[in-house]
This record gives sequence, structure tokens and C-alpha cells, in this order.
Amino acid sequence: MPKGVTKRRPLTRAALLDAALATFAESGFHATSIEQICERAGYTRGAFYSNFSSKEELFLALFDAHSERVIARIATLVDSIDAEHLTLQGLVDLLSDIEPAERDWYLVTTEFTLHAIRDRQAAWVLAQHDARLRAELARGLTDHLARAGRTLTVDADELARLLIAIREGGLAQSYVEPDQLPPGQLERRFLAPLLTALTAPRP
Amino acid sequence: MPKGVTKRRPLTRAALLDAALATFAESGFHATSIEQICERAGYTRGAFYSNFSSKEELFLALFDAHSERVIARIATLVDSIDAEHLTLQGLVDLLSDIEPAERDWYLVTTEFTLHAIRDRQAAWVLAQHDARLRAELARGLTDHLARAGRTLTVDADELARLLIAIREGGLAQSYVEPDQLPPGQLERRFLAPLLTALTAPRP
DNA sequence: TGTATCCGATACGCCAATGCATCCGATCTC
DNA sequence: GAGATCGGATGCATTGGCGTATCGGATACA
Repeated sequence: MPKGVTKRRPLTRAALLDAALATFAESGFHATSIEQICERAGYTRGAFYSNFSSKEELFLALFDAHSERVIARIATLVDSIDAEHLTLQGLVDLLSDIEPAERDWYLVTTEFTLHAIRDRQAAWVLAQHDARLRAELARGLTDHLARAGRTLTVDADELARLLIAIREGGLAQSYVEPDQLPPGQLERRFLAPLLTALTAPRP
Repeated sequence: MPKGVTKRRPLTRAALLDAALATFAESGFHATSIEQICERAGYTRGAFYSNFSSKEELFLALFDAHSERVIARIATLVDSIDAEHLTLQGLVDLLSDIEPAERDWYLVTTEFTLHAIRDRQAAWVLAQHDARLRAELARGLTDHLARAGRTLTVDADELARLLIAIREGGLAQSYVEPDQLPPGQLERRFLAPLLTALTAPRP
């Protein structure tokens, strides 16, 4: 049990993580040096190696922290669905809403996905996160649709996969051509007919 | 007009491009050194700098060559739709078919997409290619559906965007968890109801 | 067959990033 | 408030990838 200083460390850790997100988003993982991250965070490499053993570990920590937040956020959203959103359009609105900060995370998590495709361990981590994400999504969908008097005619988990695919694939196009396809546009256009086609009135 | 040797150059160029694809797919753009590419191709860096001015230029050339092939292939497919495929299921089969070689290209083009999000010039190149791709897709869809006696109730270009999003987003999930989601699975499951919902009988 | 030209190989210098080893200052506990 | 301990800074040696300049062998054409 270390009795010594314990207040500074989490602060610098957080600062380094923030700086890492910004820098990774700006230039990508491999193109950013540890020094750049430290510089942006206002520390030196000494501080970095005191908190992380490598850039890879930092990357992992970054993804992990973000994952948790995403899951928590979705769970909260699902649980807080109120009357206002208890319509098909309300659900579509929820799924179409994409915050500006999403861009940086998209860049980082997509890079992590590419890494995961090449690396079994990262793939496992990502798969765990995605499974939890789909579970929350599926729960939200079925709950919501049930309250709206409809029921899914397809597997909820697989539908969650489809929604994630549309979101990610759509974001790629949106960020390449920001003024051709606003983020969330595909969802706004196609989710209503899609969900209608994949559900039936409750028995 | 150079009168000298003109037979070796295209061969080594092709060898370097092939090696680059394999190596980029294996380790990613930034993680692969020029030397690794040359080694795999059976040449030295001397040959590389004689054919390309930088790794970036090689990357560009690689993407460009692939783009052309993709467009050409789609155009051929669209033009060669025969009676066998002239059903909704046939169309779905076409769109769900994903060759094994696609994996390497997925890795490379996705990395190019990330690059394009950060780089205006690359974004322009990618946007040009995607526009042509969507045009071919839209042409194929409308043609096919017309011959099947149906007509789109949504913008064909936007539907093409959706199909691309589903494909790319689906591939990401497939390659991370190859035995949870076979490539093309989302298309096989959801395309038929989707296309049905987005079309109407011809007037 | 000679020769001009091209293509790829070899060798060199350069620079940026890494990671460690060490030092100094700040913070907590008693 | 004094020592003990921790966190971060500094300096250094090493590495590896890059790009260029030059050389030697191969090829097309007369």
C-alpha cells in the first residue's frame, strides 16, 4: 500500500489521456510521437513513462475508458426514454443524434478496429465491448418497440449489428464529405422504414 | 519520349505495388517501412525510389489502381446481369458476395479513408471514386428493379450510400469476429426486406 | 556488335523517436 | 515542520528509417 503522494498521478494521467485523444485524432496513432502527446499535455516524457509503459498501453487505456463511457451513456439513455421519445420518430431522433466530439472518437476507435483485425488480443477486447454495446442497444430497441405496441421480427442482436454498421459506415462517408452527408443523415432517412419493415404489431 | 528500356519498369512497379498491398494489410501504412515492401518484392530501396518518390505516393497509386478495378468490375457486373439474377434474391446474392481477397483491400482502403478524413486532397480523391461507385451502384439498382417491375421510392444515390455503409460497417465487424459474423451476412439478412420497403410496384 | 541510355544496387549521412538512468522538487505522514 | 517517498524532469546513448548520390549491369537500337 503506497502511502505517498496520490493526488497528482490521476491528474497527469487524465491530462495525458486527453492529449492523446486529441493528438491521435489529429495525426493517427503511429504518426504521433510520445513526445507530441506529452507536449500537448504540458508534461515531459518522464511523466509519460511514469504513468504508461508504452504508447500501446496508453491507446488501450484510452479505448477502454471511452468504451465504458459509451456503454454507460447508452444505458442511461435507454432507461430515461420518456413519453416525448416514445414514438418511432423519437427513437429515430435518438439514433440519429451525433455530437461534434464524436469525430475524434470515430478516428481513434476506427484505428483501434483496424488494429483489432490484425491482433487477436485487441480483437477480444473490442468484441467484448461491442457485445455489451449491442446488448444495450437490443434492450433499448425491444423495450421501446414493445411500449409502442410492436415487436421485432428479426434477431435483436443482429439488428443491433446492422444499426452499428450503418452508423459507422455512415460516419466514414460523412467525415470524408462533411457537406455532402451530414452525420446521422442515413439514420434519419432510412431508419423509420427499416424499423417498420422489421417489426410487426404485437400479438 | 524515352527510347530506352521500357520493359522492366512496369514489372517492378507492379511487384512493388503487390508487395505494398500485402505489407500494408499486414501491418498498416505507418508501421511498414519502405524497406519491408522492397524486401517482400525482391528489390532494394534503390528500385523503390526509382519508381516512387515517397511511401505516400505509392499509397496513392495503390488506392487509385484498386479504385479503377472496383469501378470496372461493378460496371461489368451491372451490364451482365442475366435472367438468373433477375430476382430480388439474385440481387441480394450479388451484393452479399464478398471474396476472401477483400480483407486486404478493406484494411488498406479503410486506412486510406482515415487519411482522407484528415487530408483535404485525399478526401477529394476518395470522394471522386465514391461518387463513381455510387453512380454505378445506383444505375444497377434502378435498372435491375425496373426490369423486376418495381421502382425506388427514395433517392438512388442515397440508397447507394446506405448500401456502402452497411457493407463497410459490416465488414469491420466481420473481420474483428470472423466466426461471429461471416462477411456479407448483414446483407443477406436485411437487404431483401429493406429493398422491398424502399420500392413500390411500377405505375 | 557497339554504345547510349535506363534501371536498380550499394553506400553514406542524417534525423527523429525511443527508453533508460539519474536527479530534483513536491507532497504526505507523523 | 522534518524526513521519507513519490512523481516528474533532464540528459544520454541507441536505433532504425529516410533520402540522396553514385556505381555497375542490363537492354534497346543502329
